[in-house]
Amino acid sequence: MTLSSAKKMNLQHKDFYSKNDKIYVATDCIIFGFDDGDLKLLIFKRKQEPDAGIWSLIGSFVKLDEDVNNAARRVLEEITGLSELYLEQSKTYGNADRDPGYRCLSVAHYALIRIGDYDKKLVEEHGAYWYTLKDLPTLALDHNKMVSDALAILRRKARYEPIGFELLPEKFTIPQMQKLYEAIYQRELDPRNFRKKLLSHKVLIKLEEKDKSGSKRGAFLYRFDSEKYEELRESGYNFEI
Amino acid sequence: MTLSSAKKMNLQHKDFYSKNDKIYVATDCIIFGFDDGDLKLLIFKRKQEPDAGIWSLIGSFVKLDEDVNNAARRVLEEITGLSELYLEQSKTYGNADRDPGYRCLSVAHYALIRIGDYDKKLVEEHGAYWYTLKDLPTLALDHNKMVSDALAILRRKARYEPIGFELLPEKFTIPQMQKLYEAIYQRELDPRNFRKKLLSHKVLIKLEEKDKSGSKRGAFLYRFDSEKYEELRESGYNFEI
DNA sequence: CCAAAAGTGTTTACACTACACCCATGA
DNA sequence: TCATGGGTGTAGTGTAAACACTTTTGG
Repeated sequence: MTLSSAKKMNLQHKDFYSKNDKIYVATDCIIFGFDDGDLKLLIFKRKQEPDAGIWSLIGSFVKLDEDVNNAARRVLEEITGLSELYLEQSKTYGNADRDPGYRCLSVAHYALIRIGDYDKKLVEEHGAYWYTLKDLPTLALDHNKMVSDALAILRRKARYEPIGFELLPEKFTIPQMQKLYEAIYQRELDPRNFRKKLLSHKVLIKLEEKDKSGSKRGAFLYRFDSEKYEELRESGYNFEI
Repeated sequence: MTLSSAKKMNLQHKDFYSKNDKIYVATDCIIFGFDDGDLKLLIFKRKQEPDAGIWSLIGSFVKLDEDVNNAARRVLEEITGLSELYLEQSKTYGNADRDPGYRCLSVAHYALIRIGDYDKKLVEEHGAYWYTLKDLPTLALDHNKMVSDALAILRRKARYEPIGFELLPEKFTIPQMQKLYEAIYQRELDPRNFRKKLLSHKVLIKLEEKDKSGSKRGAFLYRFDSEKYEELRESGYNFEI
């Protein structure tokens, strides 16, 4: 422990637990992005032994004076340059033998980020790469399991909470959103039904502009009305798609 | 670290992470039970300083050579004498200042147990007590938050998985099950609709016997057909109530 | 015989599904 | 002008919700 850590924690007092074991605590981040019709994952080449050079999630040890979720935020900011992003704890991996490097517990977090909305230089400096989920390589340690668990959580969540907006640009079209959901659930959806249900929640603001990147005709852009959504949510409304 | 710990982990090799901080890791158990129409929680008087004597969840430190989920099982068995029970990880609490005793992370687990199905002596020896959820006292550290988080998870889960059976005796009546769901959701349910939906899954076996404790007429007892449920589940069926 | 809980069916509204065609535009 | 994706409406079906009375039996 560093001196500054001790000061921040105000650890003048006794360590009441000193007869027990201490363990390394890490956090690993499952970073989802969406681009080009595909759900992607940001991974990089592990620098730390053991398994250095292997594709891996991005993670870090938790410092003695650091909240676990802040450790995850720190990692994400270091890599992407983004300080405000959607981040949730997913699950904790605590088997004694999960890390051959030493006993180390990992509190996994998953993040949703808009691809292109981050500092590309930072990402490149870290040897990071956006992999399409479908052809993800074998990752270090138990990271593949972390990804599949997080994906299951994402799927469940996407059904009941408007997290899709975290993965699309601020202005997006209905067909884009549909493609996102199709990527998350790996199945096709009916465009009429999808549009109907999405708009039925009345939390989208239709803009004048069109996005012509997807077709000659162009599709109207929308914005998510987060104030209205918060209102609805507080009065017991349940987003569902 | 004890010698036996070192042997079990086979830690002949280098500690690759030695320049990082280590942290105490604990697990705390949110133990739900159901009795007398009420959802209850098993808590006890904390023995460890700080906060010794305060009502608290049951927990323990995780040993260096111990899986986190096994630590939770160990705690539950020590208290209740039950080795086989429904146990799930709920959430990890990792704020730097959450425990004034020292930096300590807690991986919370929740368990569902049938009240009366455990060794009462063991429980009494530990100064434990079944508290009705509604009038739960203030608990040590962040344990009240742990309880409310776990309750939220339980509610979500009860809707889509047949966890009700974990909280009732092996033989139970439909009205008992309804009371359980009413306790979980804190609202009244229509007995006709509830019965219809519950039986529609075809995973209950109606017995000849009646339970007369609840009324003069008596209610038929049922058993959960877990083999059939597993079959259904494997072929993609989704329990929902 | 009566209080108290168990058990039973039907109707209604709403939400989900399936499904096919026209529109706008750039090349 | 045509190829491409955007956008629209409706009928049918199944599921959830609302709702009231009869049955049983111990006291």
